[in-house]
Amino acid sequence: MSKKLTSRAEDYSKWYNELVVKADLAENSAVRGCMVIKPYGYAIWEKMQAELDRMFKETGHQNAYFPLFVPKSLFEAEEKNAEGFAKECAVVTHYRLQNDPDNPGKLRVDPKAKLEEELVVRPTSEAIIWSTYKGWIQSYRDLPLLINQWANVVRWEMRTRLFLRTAEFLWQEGHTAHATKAEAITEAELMNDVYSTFVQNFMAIPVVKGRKTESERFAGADETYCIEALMQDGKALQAGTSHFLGQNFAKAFDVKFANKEGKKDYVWATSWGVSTRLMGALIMTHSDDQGLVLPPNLAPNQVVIIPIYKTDEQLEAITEVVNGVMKDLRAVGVTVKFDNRDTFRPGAKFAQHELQGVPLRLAIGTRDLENGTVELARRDTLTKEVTDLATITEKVKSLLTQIQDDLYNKALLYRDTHITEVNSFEEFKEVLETKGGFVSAHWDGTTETEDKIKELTKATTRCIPDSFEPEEGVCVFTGKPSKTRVLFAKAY
RNA sequence: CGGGGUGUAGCGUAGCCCGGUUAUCGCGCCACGUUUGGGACGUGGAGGCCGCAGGUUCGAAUCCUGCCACCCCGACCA
Repeated sequence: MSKKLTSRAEDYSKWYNELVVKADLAENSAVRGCMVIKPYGYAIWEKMQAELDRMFKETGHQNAYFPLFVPKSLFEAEEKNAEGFAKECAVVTHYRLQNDPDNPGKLRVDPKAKLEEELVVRPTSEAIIWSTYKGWIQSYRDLPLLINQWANVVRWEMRTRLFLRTAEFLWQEGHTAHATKAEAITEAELMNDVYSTFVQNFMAIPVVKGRKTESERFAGADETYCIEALMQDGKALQAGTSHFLGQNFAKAFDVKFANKEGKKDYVWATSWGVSTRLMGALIMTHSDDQGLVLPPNLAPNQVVIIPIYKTDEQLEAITEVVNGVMKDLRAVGVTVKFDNRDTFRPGAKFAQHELQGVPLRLAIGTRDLENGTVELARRDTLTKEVTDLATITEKVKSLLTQIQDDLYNKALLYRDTHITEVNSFEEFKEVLETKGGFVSAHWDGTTETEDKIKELTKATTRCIPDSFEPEEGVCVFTGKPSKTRVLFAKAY
């Protein structure tokens, strides 16, 4: 394995794959399209989970867990949802293996152990959850029902990429039930706001918040809210979605409640989710040709300390000082790791921690002990300075905040300079091909036009941003009247 | 599922067209020594059913047949 990472300019997609593997985040597994998330990658995911989980609970949700398998009859109940996912479902048809009489030492599926009803491995859990909700909801007093689950789902994708699209992925899916349409819409919007806040404030990734066009909606939804992020190669990435499901699932699974007047009505539903795909967004937003760049909020170790020494006595003296520094840093909530492995030289450690995106690096050598100093290096800017050891705790603390802000602002600047308004199809194509990013254009509102534009340019509508005011115009493709601009982009 | 390609040590590879000593090289790994403020160096060493099965041949990584897996390009996609 070569030491250098392929540069982004050379081959963006190769850069991404190498980075994921070399930074020890994940690797491909023996199972086609499925990845192994390695401890370092999983630690980052756990940080995301912890914060999201906190935010969900703060907004009144509770966690629960529903089965991996969905009986086919339940799965097909909501037609649009079933149709939308049918092409990518893994299906369990048997429940037993046996010794293969024709191949000693091999197993085969026992033909007699065929399931009477096939089980679909969940690509999403609306079906199993709504079939359960039917038993939980009788009265308006049972509402709202605000549930989230952390789970794995399987979508048999043709082409997969680590974190961005894998056959199995981890996610959370919220599924809520409400007495009124307005309340459900408010919930769907609220959760899209939660996602937007989380991704922007915690992950330092700017997003465009908006609604999907009809053709890009979740299968079975009446409205899909989303957050869209922009990667460094100019492609958009859907970072999270929140759906207003109307009464579609309530009707499919016959979930009714008695309102205060004693009248029966179907409940109103939402669902919302973010996945390990956010790891991909994280990587592609901040990282550079030296490797991963982690915002301090997501770094498993915010600070790494590297001793520089020749003799055991020197290491001992350094360790004593480092122990004090670590104690002080931990006291103010900073996570810190002392990399005192004697099997690697300092240069190798520098390179490794850079590759793994540790936000701050402290190097302490014998020289520093004499001078009361420490070398402080920032991962995001790759700058180094020698600073006073006595005030290092405050310095680190404020730098971590600074880095978090700087990363966001840098990404925001990139994003904002890559939203381009166009008023003709020529311009549309020109911008997509030369500059990339989001193209803000008038569109006649039809799926046919979206399809044609996609066919010609590979760009799809990403969303109708909340921030866009109604504006009279004409569709860049058909010239028909349009009431608002939408964002188009090539997407992951 | 259509078109193209590749399987050789943990990873990346040479050799294959044109069959012939002990299968090449680099990284990584192990041991010892010297090193340690930006990816150390030297010496020695371990590691291979050459994707699987069959065939041709005195002899197969190399030729033939079948199978399997993976990758790339399309249709699909959080």
